Amino acid sequence: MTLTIGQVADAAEVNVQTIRYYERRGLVAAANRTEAGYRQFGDDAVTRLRFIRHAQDLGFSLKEIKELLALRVRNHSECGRVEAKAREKIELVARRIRDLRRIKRTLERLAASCASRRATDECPILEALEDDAIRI
Amino acid sequence: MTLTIGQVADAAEVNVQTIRYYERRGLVAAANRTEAGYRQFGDDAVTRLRFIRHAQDLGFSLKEIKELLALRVRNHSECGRVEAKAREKIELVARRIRDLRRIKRTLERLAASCASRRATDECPILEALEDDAIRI
DNA sequence: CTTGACTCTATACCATAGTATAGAGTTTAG
DNA sequence: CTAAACTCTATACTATGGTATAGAGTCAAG
Repeated sequence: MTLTIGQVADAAEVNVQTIRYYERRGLVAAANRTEAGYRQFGDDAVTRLRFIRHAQDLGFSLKEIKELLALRVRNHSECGRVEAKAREKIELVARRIRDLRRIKRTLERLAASCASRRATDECPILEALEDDAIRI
Repeated sequence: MTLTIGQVADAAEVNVQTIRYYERRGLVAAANRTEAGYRQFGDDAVTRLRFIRHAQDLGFSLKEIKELLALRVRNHSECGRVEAKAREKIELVARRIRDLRRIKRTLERLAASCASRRATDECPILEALEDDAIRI
């Protein structure tokens, strides 16, 4: 029960070119070929594509996903190292959340400064952005 | 009191090529030239580069920064529209924070599932990522 | 048995925000 | 006056994650 690249693409809801691209990047195993050179996939290819999408949704890059997959192949899943990568990503996400919160506060402060401006003043947001004292 | 591109780059701590790139993209006014074709900048160029950096730090793309700058030029700062753009960005940042929090929770759940795994089990993180039921 | 749909490779292209390089000309310090 | 440092334009290249296209070959349905 083999699938063509188009059938896999439909099942996983990705582009045909994207599958070839993933194959080139080593995220999807190079499929067997028919005599005419057509790729022949199994169901596992669809599972793999789903894995990639879910990992992307969690903030992993294709490079990182490749590393995660390598941990599975080597030694029947080195779970501890997978967990470590997950925890690294958690730290990164936490940092990014903190950064965005600071950014949000600064933007709110700037937006509020517009309200207290007199009609003849320059735009306080634009003024503030020019100044190194802005400290985001 | 004119500055060469190199002096502006040093003062604003950006690359010389970056200034030329911004000029091409219309973020920095095309400078006057000497007879030999060298750009001549004023202090305002340094201020402008600082503006760009601060706005980038707040999450504005170069395209958006160009729009902000256009609001200044036209009609001596259309402050209301600047404020509107700031509030749009605040909304975007807030959404992004919510997304990242969901991602963080999912990652934490996955990492925790490693702790409760028995030695013979497959890595629960890798298993979960294959499953559409993951719901990030 | 032809036509349309599909697949193949290779290459180019999109956005984003730059950086690097080549090859030529200019300016400045010793 | 020469050599180093700087500037000029134009083009290519980086990373990221794909998408689009050209030109050729293959497969399936009517």
